[in-house]
Amino acid sequence: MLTISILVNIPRLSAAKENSVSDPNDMPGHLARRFQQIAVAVFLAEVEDAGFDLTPVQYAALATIKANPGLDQVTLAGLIAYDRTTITGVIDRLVQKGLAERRASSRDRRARELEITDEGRRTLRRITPAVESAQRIMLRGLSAKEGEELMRLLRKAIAAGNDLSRAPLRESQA
Amino acid sequence: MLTISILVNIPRLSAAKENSVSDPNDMPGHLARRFQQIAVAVFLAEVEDAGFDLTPVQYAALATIKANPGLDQVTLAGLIAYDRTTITGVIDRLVQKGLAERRASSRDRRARELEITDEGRRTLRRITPAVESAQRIMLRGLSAKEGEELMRLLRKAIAAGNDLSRAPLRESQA
DNA sequence: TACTGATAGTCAGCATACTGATCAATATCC
DNA sequence: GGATATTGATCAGTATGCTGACTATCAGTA
Repeated sequence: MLTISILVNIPRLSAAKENSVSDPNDMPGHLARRFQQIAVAVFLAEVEDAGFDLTPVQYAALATIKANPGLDQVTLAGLIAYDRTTITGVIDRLVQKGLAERRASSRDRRARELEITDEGRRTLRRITPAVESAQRIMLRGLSAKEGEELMRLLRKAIAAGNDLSRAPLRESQA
Repeated sequence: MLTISILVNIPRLSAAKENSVSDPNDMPGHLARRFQQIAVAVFLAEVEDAGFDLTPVQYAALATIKANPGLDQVTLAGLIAYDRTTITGVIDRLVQKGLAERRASSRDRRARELEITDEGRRTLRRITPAVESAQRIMLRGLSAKEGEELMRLLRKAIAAGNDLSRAPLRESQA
């Protein structure tokens, strides 16, 4: 008896799906955010399980510094498509953790040359399995072929939209 | 003549691509971040061009409040897969802009019931073309079929990884 | 009814990310 | 050579997002 009135008062929370012309939850933008949210969580969990404390950006920056010793911050930002103002803080933390060094450039006194330290190299080497495991986990709902196709489509969409964000990818000029 | 020595001194910035076993720039996690970065930039640009000041989260929250009047913050967070601590700030700003209201719940004194205001409703209605335009733009590099396939794969990967982030999607219980 | 556990919301703290500004140094142009 | 523009780095300010903790409240139970 009481049960009836209670049931009647429950708001119909699924109304969005039926009423809205376009469900915000099914828009490309929302799917992009959600997938990235999961990707970051998986990355951090795998890396922490391996005994390290490194964020996705920090990993990308460190790997890029190792591959391009002595590069400056703007170039680094372009190579991994981050805003240069974000990179400032990321490098701060890599330096503070002893994984990278920031030196004044002799050629351009405005610029800082970035180097990876021995500990940074060691960290990078030992963290790789966790990073690769994370990539597998975030695609675990897809077959190998579907995973490849997802990556192909993302690459294509990203290439077409590269200049739409403040921090586009800048290919190296070598 | 001078040209020769200059060319020789240019660092080989593309070394990453050839040396690394796995290019960080081509990992699923990086592609996810990059696509989302573009999606957010496009959303904000389109919305601003239309004369509004609303972020993607704010839009999603407002649309969900409109579709589910009187819902509480935890339920809202679950419906759009955001952490409840993030939602606190988002609602703060929606309230401050006069687009939503936060009322004490009569049934549960811990909870806040959320309502959209008339101005919120008006904003939502007038902003819709910009939001939809943004979704098209972020997929502009893909054919219609490819866009559909990308969304299908994202949905599938997200469904499989739903519980891997702190803020999983919680379907309504209606 | 008192105890225990769970839940709604908030907060402090941290790390992305962005906009827009500033400063120092370099490039460019007349 | 000197004015002008550009560039590398940083900073202030704002908004996501997260972790972990805390308070107030509610729910279930002994």
